[in-house]
Amino acid sequence: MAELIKKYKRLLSQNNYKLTPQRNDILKVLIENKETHFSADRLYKEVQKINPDIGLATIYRNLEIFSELNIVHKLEFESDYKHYELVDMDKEHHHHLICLNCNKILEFSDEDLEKFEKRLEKEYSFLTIDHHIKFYGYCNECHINSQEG
Amino acid sequence: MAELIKKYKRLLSQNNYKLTPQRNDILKVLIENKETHFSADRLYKEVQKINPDIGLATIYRNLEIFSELNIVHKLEFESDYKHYELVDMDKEHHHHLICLNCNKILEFSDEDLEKFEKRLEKEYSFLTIDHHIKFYGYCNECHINSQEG
DNA sequence: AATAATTTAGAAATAATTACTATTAAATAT
DNA sequence: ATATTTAATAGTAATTATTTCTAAATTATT
Ligand SMILES: [Mn+2]
Ligand SMILES: [Mn+2]
Ligand SMILES: [Zn+2]
Ligand SMILES: [Zn+2]
Repeated sequence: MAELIKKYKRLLSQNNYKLTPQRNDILKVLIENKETHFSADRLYKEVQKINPDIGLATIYRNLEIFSELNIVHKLEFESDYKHYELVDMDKEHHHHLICLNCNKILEFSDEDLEKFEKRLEKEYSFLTIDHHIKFYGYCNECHINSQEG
Repeated sequence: MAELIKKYKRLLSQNNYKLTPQRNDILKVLIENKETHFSADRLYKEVQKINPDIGLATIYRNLEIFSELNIVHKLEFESDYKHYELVDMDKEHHHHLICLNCNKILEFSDEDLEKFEKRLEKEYSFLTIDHHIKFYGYCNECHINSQEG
């Protein structure tokens, strides 16, 4: 945790940003909730617990910066707000399966998609920078429980 | 065109919706611009050309209905508004390559992704209903033109 | 300590979408 | 055909996530 924060501090200052107390607090909450896909508002409320004076605009401003620096991923699910998750360096690049019933989010990594991406690049001479892949459907529990006979 | 409209009319009435003049005009514009990924507002302006009295709320209301009936696809690119495109029955299910420079949208069909999807379903016991796949990057022209030596 | 540059909190503005309301059009029954 | 019921519309108001603005506070620099 401490080392991780130092890493982020270095990354920030390399890009002429400072590690302010507010940024520190936001990062702390993100690190302690690696698995969570936060809305700006839920993150705001969580950070308020350790820093009651933080402003919502500060959350948005810094999520934007963190997103540029690839510290967080900005996710666009089919809701009317964005979600944010810490980029976990120990974990592979991953994508999401979103349950339409219970809203649970499963993750899968995409080694197979890499190949697909490579082929696409050739076929369309398209230089890929990023990709967003989402599957909507029903998770194990939800489609099992709906088979009530 | 005429037959296509009849098809939509049938589909609408099967779901207790009527083919109103407004719906007819919206569909007409969508059919005449198959390739276009409309914002609600651009569609509004286009429909106004043949029906100056149409209201923007009517556009939104019906895009929602058309989306339910799978007449249009609602697309969420990384912009702050949604895009809509007519579902072309003659074309395979497709996905998008979005150029970050010129905003051009290329399309690709996904027969290979089908296999991937099948495997995912098994691996996660996840029942897929829909999937959204987007690649962001630079199109042929844009990355060629940036190689100025 | 003085100066300059960043960053913040909080309020105000923005803008896409949705909800509301009174009116009109269409379908059905009489 | 006329009355009655229902669905759909235009136009406006409300909603809400996100952005922008501004004055004050913090941080870095001299
Ligand atoms: Mn995730
Ligand atoms: Mn398309
Ligand atoms: Zn579920
Ligand atoms: Zn391009």
